[in-house]
Amino acid sequence: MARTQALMIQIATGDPRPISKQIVDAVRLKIATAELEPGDQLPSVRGLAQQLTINPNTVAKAYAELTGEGWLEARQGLGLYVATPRQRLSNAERDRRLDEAISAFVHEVAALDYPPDKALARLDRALKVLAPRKTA
Amino acid sequence: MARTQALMIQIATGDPRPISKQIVDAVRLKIATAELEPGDQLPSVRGLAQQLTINPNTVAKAYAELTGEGWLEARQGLGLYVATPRQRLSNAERDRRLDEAISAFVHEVAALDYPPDKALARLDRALKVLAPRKTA
DNA sequence: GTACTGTACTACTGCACATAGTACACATGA
DNA sequence: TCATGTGTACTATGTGCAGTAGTACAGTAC
Repeated sequence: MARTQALMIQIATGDPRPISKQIVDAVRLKIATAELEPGDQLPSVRGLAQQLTINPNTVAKAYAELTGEGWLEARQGLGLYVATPRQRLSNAERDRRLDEAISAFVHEVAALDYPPDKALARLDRALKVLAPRKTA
Repeated sequence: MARTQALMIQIATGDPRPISKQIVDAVRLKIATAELEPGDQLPSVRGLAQQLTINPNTVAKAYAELTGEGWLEARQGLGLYVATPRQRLSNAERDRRLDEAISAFVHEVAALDYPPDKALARLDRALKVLAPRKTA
């Protein structure tokens, strides 16, 4: 269902992540959860910047990263649209980055001295929001 | 088994994490995996700095964080030792930080478009290195 | 005393991030 | 044609953090 999205994004000042990364994560998650679908149009660079009261350059940077990764595609003079799914990274690169994410999570669980089985159970539930995507 | 540890730590220049955080993570993980046990002595600030060819201040900063979190205890003029396990954070704080870690992991899995069930399986195996600790 | 330990400062450099402002090419519609 | 809105590119500036460098002080052991 191609349509223009209001794209409700929350920017948290307390969030340790850079603003641009917060936007990137939010958009990617909305695509992964099928809240945004291929063909949907995103808010303009200047529009989203005004909505979030941040600098347009920051939004442009986030959009550029998403475009480079293949999540969005730009149509000059028109706007940005959610791209059709495709394989963006090699399997080796995906495995390597997942290893990093796993390592970071294990470190955090160790730091918190959190029971591993309980942490795993909570993560299991959290992963359920991700909708299966068919990759072209 | 209280003993002095050589503490083989690898500092990766390509690692996006700050050096001090790499040290903190490494020491915490060694304690979590029981490679370091309560009473074990750690290398001196200057000694480890020389071994890793980094600034002593960076090591001191890492040690200070570990001491503040309760993983180590300092004995003035003597050195730093692995502390006996104790509850360091409130349950609410632990839950909050685990939520953050879970959120970060879910974001990464979504970014990689990685099959959630496979990611969970790999994480399950990775968590097995953590030894159960009795918290005082 | 000497030689270790941890700890506490200040100063400086480099880098990432966000902001600010400007400019250009393209598409649309009046 | 012209105005408007779109993405994109570029330079400049300020801020905060990480890391380095150097110095100093207090406690412990021999």
